[in-house]
Amino acid sequence: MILSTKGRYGLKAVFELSMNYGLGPVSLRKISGKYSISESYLEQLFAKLRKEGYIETVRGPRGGYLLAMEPEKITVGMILRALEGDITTSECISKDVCSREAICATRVIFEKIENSISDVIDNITLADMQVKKNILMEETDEQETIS
Amino acid sequence: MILSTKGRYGLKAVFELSMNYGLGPVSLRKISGKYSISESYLEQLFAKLRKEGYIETVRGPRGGYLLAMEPEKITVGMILRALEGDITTSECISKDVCSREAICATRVIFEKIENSISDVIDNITLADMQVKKNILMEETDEQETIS
DNA sequence: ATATACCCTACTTAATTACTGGGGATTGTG
DNA sequence: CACAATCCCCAGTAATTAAGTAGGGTATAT
Repeated sequence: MILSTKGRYGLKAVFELSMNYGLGPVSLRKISGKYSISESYLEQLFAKLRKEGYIETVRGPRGGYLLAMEPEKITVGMILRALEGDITTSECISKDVCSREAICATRVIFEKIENSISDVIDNITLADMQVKKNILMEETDEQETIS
Repeated sequence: MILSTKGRYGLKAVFELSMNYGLGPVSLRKISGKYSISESYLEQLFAKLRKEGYIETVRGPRGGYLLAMEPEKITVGMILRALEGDITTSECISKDVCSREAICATRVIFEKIENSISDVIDNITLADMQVKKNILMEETDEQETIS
């Protein structure tokens, strides 16, 4: 499993905010309830996202969280990296061997993997996710729910 | 860090075998010494690869490990999956919500990530790695060792 | 005033990773 | 044939990370 619950829960939750963009704040309780995620755990994830400037908060009754910018401006990569840390595959096992061999054959592979992941996550915004979702839901409607 | 030492050590070690393809077995001690990997740990990784049929062993003095097939026939993906298990990004957080929503917007993302990783690792063989390495080493030779 | 929300830090539990150790089986070599 | 080199296998352990809990504090709409 490449992503931990941090990234998975976090992306779901942010997507939820994005679906409510422009409609005021959404409370932790609502989101954690909907996805059965521990409220306190999710709070910690949101704290990271807030520090990175992707979400904002409104305190007090009827308060909650909201996106700090348009869904078009936030990529999946921003969220995943904020929560999971940098998505790297490897550091060199032994710098010694690496420098002796001038170039590490395996490092090339790992860099390719990293780049292909970045290609995906940096090129999908929250807005894209919403579009994608709508398209897919129409498709399933037409076909009477496959799965 | 997406890959653990299992995949990283393992791929290095198998690559080492591939460089010795056709020249007889290579002992654990040599490989673990070269890369400063615990002999016993590497042994466990090799055990998995042997069970999957990628490497073979010769016991007794002058024995060791060797590829069970040509480097052209073994992909990076085979090795990484044997060692790390399936490279999946996620399971659904809550089946309930997923089915209620008909389709999970985040799942689409995770599948894309998985596919792009597979694209990379299933299309590089050990033989490719060797070629790549040679090309890169020539480049560095010409330029008087950059790093 | 008070209930509803976020804010923050520390602790705990569970799982996984990354080893370590040791006894056993095979086999080429002197 | 003895013996050292090598793989084989299983069990244990230490370290790290992930995942979740707990609780007291602050802001604010009503």
